[in-house]
Amino acid sequence: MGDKRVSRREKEKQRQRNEMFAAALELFSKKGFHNVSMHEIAGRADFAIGTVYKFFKNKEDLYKSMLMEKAQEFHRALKAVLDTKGDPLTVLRNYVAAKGAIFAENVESVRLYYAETQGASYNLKAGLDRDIQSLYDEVLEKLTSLFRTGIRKRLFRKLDPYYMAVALEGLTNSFLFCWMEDTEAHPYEKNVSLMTDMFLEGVATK
Amino acid sequence: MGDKRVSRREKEKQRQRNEMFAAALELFSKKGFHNVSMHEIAGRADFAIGTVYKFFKNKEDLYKSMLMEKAQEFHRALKAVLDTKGDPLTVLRNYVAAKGAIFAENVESVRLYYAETQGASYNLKAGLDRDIQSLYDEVLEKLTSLFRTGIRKRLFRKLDPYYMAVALEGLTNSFLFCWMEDTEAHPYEKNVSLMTDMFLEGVATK
Amino acid sequence: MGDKRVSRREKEKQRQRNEMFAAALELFSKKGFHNVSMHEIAGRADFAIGTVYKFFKNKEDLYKSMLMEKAQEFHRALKAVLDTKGDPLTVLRNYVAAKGAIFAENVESVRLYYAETQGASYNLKAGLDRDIQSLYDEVLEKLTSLFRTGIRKRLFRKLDPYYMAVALEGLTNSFLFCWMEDTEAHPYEKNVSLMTDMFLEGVATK
Amino acid sequence: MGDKRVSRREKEKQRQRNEMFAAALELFSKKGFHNVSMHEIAGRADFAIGTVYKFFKNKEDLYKSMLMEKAQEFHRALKAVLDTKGDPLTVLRNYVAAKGAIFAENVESVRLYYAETQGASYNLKAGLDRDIQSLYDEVLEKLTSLFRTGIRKRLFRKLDPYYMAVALEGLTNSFLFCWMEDTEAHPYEKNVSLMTDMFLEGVATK
DNA sequence: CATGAATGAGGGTTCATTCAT
DNA sequence: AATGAATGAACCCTCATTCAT
Repeated sequence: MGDKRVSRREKEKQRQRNEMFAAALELFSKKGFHNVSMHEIAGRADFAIGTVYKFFKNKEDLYKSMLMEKAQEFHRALKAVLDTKGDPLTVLRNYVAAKGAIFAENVESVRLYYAETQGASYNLKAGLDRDIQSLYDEVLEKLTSLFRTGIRKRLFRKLDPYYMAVALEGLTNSFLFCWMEDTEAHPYEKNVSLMTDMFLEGVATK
Repeated sequence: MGDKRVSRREKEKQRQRNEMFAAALELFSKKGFHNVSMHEIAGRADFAIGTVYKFFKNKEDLYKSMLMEKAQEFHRALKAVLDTKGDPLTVLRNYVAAKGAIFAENVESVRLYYAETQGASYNLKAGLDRDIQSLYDEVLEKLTSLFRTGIRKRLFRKLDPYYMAVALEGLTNSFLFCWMEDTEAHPYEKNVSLMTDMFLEGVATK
Repeated sequence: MGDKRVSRREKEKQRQRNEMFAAALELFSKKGFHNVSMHEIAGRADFAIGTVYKFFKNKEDLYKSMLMEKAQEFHRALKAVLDTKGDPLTVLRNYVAAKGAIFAENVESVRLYYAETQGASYNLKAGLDRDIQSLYDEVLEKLTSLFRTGIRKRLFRKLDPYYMAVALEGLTNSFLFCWMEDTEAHPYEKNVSLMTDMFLEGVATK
Repeated sequence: MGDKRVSRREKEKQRQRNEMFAAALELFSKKGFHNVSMHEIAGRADFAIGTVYKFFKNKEDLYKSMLMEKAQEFHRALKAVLDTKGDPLTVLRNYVAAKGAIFAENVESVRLYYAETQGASYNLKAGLDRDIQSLYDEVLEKLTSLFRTGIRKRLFRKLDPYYMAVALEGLTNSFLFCWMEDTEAHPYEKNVSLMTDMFLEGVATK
C-alpha cells in the first residue's frame, strides 16, 4: 500500500512537472529565455510561484530540465532509427525522414534546441550546452558509424566518415530551417530527400 | 580648414563608434544581449554611459547597428565573390572558400549573426531579423542564380536551383560550426571543400 | 473563516496602501512630485521598493491615486454640507466654516490639491487634472445652485450665480492660503467668516 | 569710445539674456520646470548649452531670474496704479482693471507666477518663493493702505484693512483663473468688476 | 505542503553640469 | 568668448527568489 501511495504521489508530481514544462516550453519558445518571467510560467501552468521553485531550483534549472527532456526524447527517437539493421543507405534515408517527422511535431522545442546546439546560446550561463552537445554527439557518432560501415562495404568513397555525417546534418538542418520559417512555401520532406540523395550520390562510389 | 576640422571630427566620431562596436561585439558575443549591461559596454569601451547614449538611442539600437554593420561587411564580401564572371562551379568553390576566410576572421560577429539568422533570436524584438534576413536573401538569390546558370549550361542536373543553394549553405554552415567549436580539431577549409565537391558532384550531370 | 481570512487580508492591504499614501503625501507635499524618488517613499513607508510597485503601477499612479483619494474625501465632506436643507445663507456660512475645518486638518493634501486644481500643475502628464477638476466642478455647481436659490428667494441680487460662487471660492481660498503660510498670524476662521459676510452682504438685496 | 564699446556689449548681453528668458518662459510655462531640459532651452534660444551656463549658474538660477524679472515687471505696473492719487474706491477699481489687463498680456508668466506664489511651488528648492513673496507683500501693503485710508475717510467699515486686501486679491484671482482656463467662456473684466463692486459695497459703510 | 506577499539587486536611461578646444 | 562633447549621479522600474503562514 505504501508503495502504491508513493507511486501515486510520484505520478502526480510527474504530471505537475510536465505541466510546468509545457507552459515553459510554450513561453520560452515564443519569447526567449530572458523575455519570460517565472511568474508568467507559474501563471500559465496554474501553479503558485513557490510551487514552481519546489520543482526547480531556479529559472535556469527549469529551462535546462525542460529542454533536456525534450532533447532526450528527440535523440531517443533518432537513435532508434539509426540502430535499425539494414544497409546504411536505407538507414540514412530513414533517418532523414524521421528527423523531419520528429521535428515537425515539435517545432517549439526544436527552435529552442537549435538555439542551444548551434550558433549562439547565451540564454544560459553554459552547462546545458555541454549536456545537449553530448547527446547530439551520440547521434553524430552513430551517423559516422553508418558512413564508416558504408565505406567498408564500398557503398561510399573513402572519405572521412565523420565529416560526411557533419555534411549530412548541415544539409538536412538547413531544409528544416527553411521549413520552420515558412511551412507552406518549403515542404521539408520532398526537398530534403532529394538533396540528401544528391549528396549521397556525390559521396557514393562510382 | 573648416572642412578639415569637420572631417577630423567626423573621423573621431567614427573611431569612437567603432570602439563602442568593438566592446559591444566582444561582450554580446561572449554573453548574449541580455547578459550584458550598457554600463558594462561603456566601461569596456572606456566611455561614460552618457556618451554611449549620444551615439545610440538605446541598447537595442546599439546591438542592431553593430550587427548590421558586420552583416553588411560580410555580405559585401560574399556578393563580390558571387559576382565574379566565370564558370559556376569555380565561382561556387571560390564562394565556399571566401565564406570560410571571412568568417574565420570574424568569429564573434558570426556567432551573433547566426543567432539572428537562424534558430531562435529572441534577443531583439524583431526588426533586425528582417534587415539581416533580406541581406542574406540576396546572397541566397545569387547562389540560386549560379545554380540556375549551371543547370542551363548542363553542368548540373535539372533540380530546383533554390534548394541547391539552400543545401550548399547548410552544408557549409555545419562545417563552420564545427570549426567554431574547436578550431584545431576541425579545419574548415579542407573539409568543407571536400564535402562541397561531393555535393556538387552529386548534383552534377553524369 | 475563509471570509474572515479574506477580509483580514483585505484590511491589511488597505493598511499598507494607507501607509504608502501617508509617506507619499508627506514627501510629495514637502518636496513636490519630481523631487521625491520612489525609493524615498518606499523607505519612508518602510516597504521594499518592489512592494510599492505591487500596489501602484508607477510613480504617477501612486501620486494620482493618493491625491484622488484625498480629493474625494474633501469633496464628500463639502458636498455633505452643501446638501443640507436650510436657508442658503446659513448653508453658505456652514460651508465656509466646514471648508476651513477640513482643510485645517489636511494641510499637506490641500497644498497638493491646489497645485493640481489651480495655477500650473506640471507634475503629471495631465489626467488627474481632469478627474479632480470634475470633482471640484460638482462643488462649484452646488454652490451655484445655492446662490440661484438665494436669488429666487430674493435673498441675493439678480447676478450670475456661477460667478458669485467663483467669487466666494476665491475669497475663501485666499484666506486659506494666508493661513497655510502662517498659521499663527492668520487665523482662518474668524477672518474668513467676517469677509464672507461682507461679500454676502454685498450681494444681498438691500 | 571704450564707454560705447562697453555699452554696446552690455546691450548685446542683455539681448541674449532676454532671448534666453523668452525661450525659458515659453517652455517652463508649457511643461513645467522639471519637464524642460537645459538643452531644450538652449536649443530654442539658439545658443550653445555652455553659453546659457555663462549667463546663469544653473537651471534654478535661470528659472528664478526669469520669473523674478517678470514679477518685477508686474509689480512695477501694479504699484504704479496703486500709487495714483485719488479716492480709494476709484484706485481700487483701477487696480482690478489693470491687474486683468496686465495678466491678460502675460498668461504664460502668470501661470508660473501663481505656481510660485500660491499653493504648491515645488519647482524650486525654495528661495524664489521669498523674493517673489516680498514683492507681492508690497502690493498687498499698498492695498491695505488704500483700505485703511478708505476706512479713515469713512468709505469703508471698520474692519481689518489687511484682510480686506486679502479678500479682494482672492476674489480677483479666482476670476483670473477662470479666465485662464477658458478665455472665451469667462471674460475676466466684466465679471470681476461686478463682483468686486459687490464686495466693495459689502464692506462699504451703509 | 502549497502559497504568494515581500524583497532588493540590478538594469536602462536621462539630463544638469563641466571644461578642453 | 563661445561651444558642445563628455560625464556620471540618480532615477524609475522589473523580476528572480525567499520564507512566513
